[in-house]
Amino acid sequence: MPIRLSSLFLRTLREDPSDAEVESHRLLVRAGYIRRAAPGVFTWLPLGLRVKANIERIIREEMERAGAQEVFFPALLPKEPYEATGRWEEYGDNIFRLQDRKKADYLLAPTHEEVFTLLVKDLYSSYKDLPLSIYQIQNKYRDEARPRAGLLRGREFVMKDAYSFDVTDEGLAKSYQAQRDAYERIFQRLGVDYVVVKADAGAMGGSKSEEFLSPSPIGEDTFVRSAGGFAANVEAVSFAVAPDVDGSKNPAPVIFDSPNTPTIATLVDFANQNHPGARPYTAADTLKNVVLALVSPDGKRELVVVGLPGDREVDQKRAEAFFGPHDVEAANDADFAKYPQLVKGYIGPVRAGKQFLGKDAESGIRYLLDPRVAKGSMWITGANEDQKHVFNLSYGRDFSADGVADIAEIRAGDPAPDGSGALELARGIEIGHVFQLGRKYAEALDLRVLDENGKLVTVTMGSYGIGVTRLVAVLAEANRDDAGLIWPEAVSPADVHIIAAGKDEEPFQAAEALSSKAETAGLSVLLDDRQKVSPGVKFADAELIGVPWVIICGRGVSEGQVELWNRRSGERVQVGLESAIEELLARRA
RNA sequence: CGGGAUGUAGCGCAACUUGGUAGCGCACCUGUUUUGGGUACAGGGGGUUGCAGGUUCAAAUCCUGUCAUCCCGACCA
Repeated sequence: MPIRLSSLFLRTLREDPSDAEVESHRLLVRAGYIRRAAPGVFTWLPLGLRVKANIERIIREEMERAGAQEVFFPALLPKEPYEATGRWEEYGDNIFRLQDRKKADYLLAPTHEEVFTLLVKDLYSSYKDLPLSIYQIQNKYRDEARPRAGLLRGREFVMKDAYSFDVTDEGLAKSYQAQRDAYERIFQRLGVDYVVVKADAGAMGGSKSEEFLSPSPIGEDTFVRSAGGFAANVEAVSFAVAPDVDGSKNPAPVIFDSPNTPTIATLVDFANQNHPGARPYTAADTLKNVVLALVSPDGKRELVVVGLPGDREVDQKRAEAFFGPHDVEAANDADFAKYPQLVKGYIGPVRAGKQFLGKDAESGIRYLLDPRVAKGSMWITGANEDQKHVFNLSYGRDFSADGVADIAEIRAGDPAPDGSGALELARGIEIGHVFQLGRKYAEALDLRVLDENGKLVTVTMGSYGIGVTRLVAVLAEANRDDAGLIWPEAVSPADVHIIAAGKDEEPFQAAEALSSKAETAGLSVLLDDRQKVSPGVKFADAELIGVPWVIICGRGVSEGQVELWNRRSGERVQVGLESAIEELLARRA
């Protein structure tokens, strides 16, 4: 049966909802796909539900093709499994917690690694049972500090999460690849633009991880890519240490009074005015030493100093990824009070000719260097005395470091780490993420099976997610114009939108007839059979709702003509009433 | 959590400065009209003005508190 607009539970809005900032949110609400129920929580109306169901259907088909079996866990779970892996605490305020009448703790699951692992442990105990891939499409809950952008970052959202279980690393690599391939097929079928980028495994632990990002200016993730094919989330880019340079002719270090030069800019000006070198100094000739506080998960605070070229800033996200699981904060006044030797604005690796920064040096503070700092390179940097800087300080000769910290911001034009060209930066929305988790969860929950020698071995796992409801928003965001949505054929709430325009009987009869014919041909139909609604309103609603093909039964019907309208291109052609469905089928992708 | 803004009909807004008991547009209902681009006209229903106190003869309006929502940032498998 067609969906009849005369009785469909739908009310389109002529005005924009005031709380919708991003276009996808605005249009999905205006066109009657979703309604906000609470911050970051949405109700799905019939049209929205159909789009969501179409996405889910494609995912199910491809999961099945990849050999994954569907299961369904509760969203409401007891805390115990999450305590076993430490995530009950780790998640902090980000999970919804609740208690039953006996005061037992529960949570609304933010993700399901634990219970999947436990279920496999319950049922399987032999290598013969593996490999296994299982998945579900489920609501997830996260108490986001700030939900935003409608469906893009909600507190309740639908996710497809799959998990693979293997005995060997090779098996895991294969399972991972199968999911990764499925993801490519899914996103291609959905018609969503995406890039696969190397990702930071982060809090999930594990070794290999890739993200599927849909490029969008409103994306929350920043990634880099090169013409030569390098692509990574900025958090996951790591640069090799710059090769040594010949420092044998470096002049000896010399300390100058440098009054009132607490910033890089003032220091560069001072150097060029008072101690000009062979060429003008730039910020890149200075070594900036940033004091960071690393806060471990159990709350312990440790200072670390990172030296990087003065023209670079620390990228907070890269720093968090690099130092994880520690949180990274700028050192505060209390930290400086504990280390009175640190002179703000004049910090450097060396004091009075002796190594000052470093675990085993005078200060006892760990000292790390940006990978761009090459052995043999010379720097202008702080002398650890108020209003004094040291020039010609040569790395390897005059000072050393405890290691590398690759946490500097990445700039457009920086060379890709694999030598594949200059990097460009772009923003994207994370629509999928694949992880090789390894044995972290299996170990924590003791998921072991007997191998062919009768020995217990720990299972290795992968975890694979797709943001289903987020995809609705991503697709809406990417497929629209000023008048409304324009769905890709694969997800549209209907295959064709048939409009009866006019007050006479004929257009309505023609629309009914075309509707049956379309359904016989296997097409789903949205039929605008509303009486006493002017054509203008019907056209405007059709544009807003965004079914990619529209057939208008109007004046021409008496001459046996209807109009076939391609919503995306705007093209409208007259076709015969009798052949309209054939014409449509021929033109559909 | 820091900064900013806003809470008045289903939605979008006005009235608040200068207190006098709530209005406009859309949507909805009735009638007439119109029917290829959100027709026109007439009539109508719908509100504890976020909540709680206070000031006052009188509070949407002034004061205090509180809650909520949105935006920017922080945070974010």
